[in-house]
Amino acid sequence: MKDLELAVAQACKDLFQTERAVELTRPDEQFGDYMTNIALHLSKQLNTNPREVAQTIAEHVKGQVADIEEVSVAGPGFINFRLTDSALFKVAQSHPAQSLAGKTVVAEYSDPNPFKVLHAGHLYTTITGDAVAKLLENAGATVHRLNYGGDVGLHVGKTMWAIVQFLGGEHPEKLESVQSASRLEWLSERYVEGNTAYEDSETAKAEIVAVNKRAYELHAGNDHDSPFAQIYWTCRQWSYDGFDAFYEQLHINKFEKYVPESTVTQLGIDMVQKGLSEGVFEQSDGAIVFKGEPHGLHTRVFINSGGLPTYEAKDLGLAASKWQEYHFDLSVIITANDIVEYMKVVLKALEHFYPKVVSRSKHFTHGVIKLPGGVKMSSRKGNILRATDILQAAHEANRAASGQDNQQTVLAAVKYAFLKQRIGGDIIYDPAESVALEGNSGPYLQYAHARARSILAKTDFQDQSQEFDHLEAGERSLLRKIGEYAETVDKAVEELMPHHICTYLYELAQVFNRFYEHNRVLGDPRQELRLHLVSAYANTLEHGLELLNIPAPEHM
RNA sequence: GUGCCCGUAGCUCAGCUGGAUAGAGCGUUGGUUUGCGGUACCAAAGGUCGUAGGUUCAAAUCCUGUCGGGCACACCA
Repeated sequence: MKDLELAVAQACKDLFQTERAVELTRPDEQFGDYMTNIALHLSKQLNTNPREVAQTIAEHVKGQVADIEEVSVAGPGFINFRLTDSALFKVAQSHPAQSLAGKTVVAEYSDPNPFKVLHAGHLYTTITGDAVAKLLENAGATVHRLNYGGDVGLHVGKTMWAIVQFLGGEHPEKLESVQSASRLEWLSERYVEGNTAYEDSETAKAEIVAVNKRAYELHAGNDHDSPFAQIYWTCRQWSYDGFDAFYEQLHINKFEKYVPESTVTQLGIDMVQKGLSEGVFEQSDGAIVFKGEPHGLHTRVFINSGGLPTYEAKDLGLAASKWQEYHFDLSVIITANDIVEYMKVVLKALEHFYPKVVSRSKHFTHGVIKLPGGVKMSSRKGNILRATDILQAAHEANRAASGQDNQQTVLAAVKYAFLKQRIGGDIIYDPAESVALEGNSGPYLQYAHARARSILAKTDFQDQSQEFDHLEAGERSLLRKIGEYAETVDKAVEELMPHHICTYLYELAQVFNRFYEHNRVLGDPRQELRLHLVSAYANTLEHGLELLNIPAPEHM
């Protein structure tokens, strides 16, 4: 309702000689379709009664905008506007803004490490990142989905060490005995062994550190032939294949590519060396560190005393390589929130090299997945909750609730359960609640969609132009709610918060169910108009679910 | 100890660029129902928005203190 905003702004100018941007909000339905509190702000400045100001503006605007049926003043000085039915219909037809048209965005999320297990947090980041990327895309941006992961680093040393132990030496040919379906599982078991040995045995620890170093050397020397290298490359591929299968199962958008840490390591090292000579980094106890204290941050090691780059250095390399490849307008990074402080230090160091990259980067963080009862699902050892555990719990809950195991229902349940909450805090995931067909759940929305589709399927409904006038209350409420879709998506894009869409879709479904309960569609004299409403509703719901990458089947 | 994040109904969460009686789901209690998929609808009970101050015409929302919880703070990622 740009017209209305401008008309009100013009009124303020004409009446009070004041230039002010007017923002309309959605009041409670009983008050109207749009509202502005401009009079409350003006009254302060004019030193007059806010209701009088509101009244004056209301009188002035009345009749000036064709789409407005009624202007009223209420409360301390709110001005409420009620649209004509045909204007409401126009609003319902509007599409989300293409606010990012022509922009290039790099979205990095999921980030599982090869040689390690996919845990519950990865599942959450993956689903969230996918939804955020989709939002950006829907707003017109070209999105490059990147998946970064540690194919070098201490965890690789741990796993590789345990693999060699398991194989009884560096015998790549013995890897054939591992079943292809259980490779990811097998690797994560080796990681746990390696990690345990690292903590329990000084001898093993020294060996693991040495293995870790060999993994770096293998990349530096481009070694694909030595037995050790053969084991490494084979197992790294197993990891990526396993991740691919996992993503496929989740029905998310494909990643453009994996960015293994090893490919940005040298770049990162070079940057640190350069920064060292330029005084950005300094030597300290044999390591190269960045002092964060002058910036209110803390000191972090970028290259350790063994000469190996830490995650910090590699992250510098990653940022540089993203920039060199994409020259993005925006870089979104989604991770768990335990690294917020860490990331601030890295970005502060990066500022020295690429200030523009830092200003265009947005680090998004989310919380931890917990079970009902407050049990935390994250831990160092083998008792972590894996991504597959969550999915399995959802399948079991679905089977228990419905007697059948429907992949689409489970996907909707898990995705919606994760997405409906604002990104940031911890999530308490309740499998039973997520698959329930009652309440604020993914399956509820799927059902709400299928139900509307089934009505349409019973007729030869054609989506032709239709005059929306003299709507009854229930019809009008539904149309009004449908009209909020575009602005809801805009808000979600602006904040990069998909949960706004979830909240909206659920409210939309509730409004529809209310309408459906009290208004007959088929066989009613108002059938044609109501079919249009049902169709518009189903399309909106479907589009919203599609934005969240949640399937919206016609039948359930 | 220092820094960052969080604290809204019994439970799980919206609302937080300040605005009209603080919203929803689950659970609880009570209704509707031979009707397009009742997996619904209607209604009730349930909240000093951790707490104490401050700013403001107006504070769950902004500021400060305080209590409680989480995370991070040099060679892991």
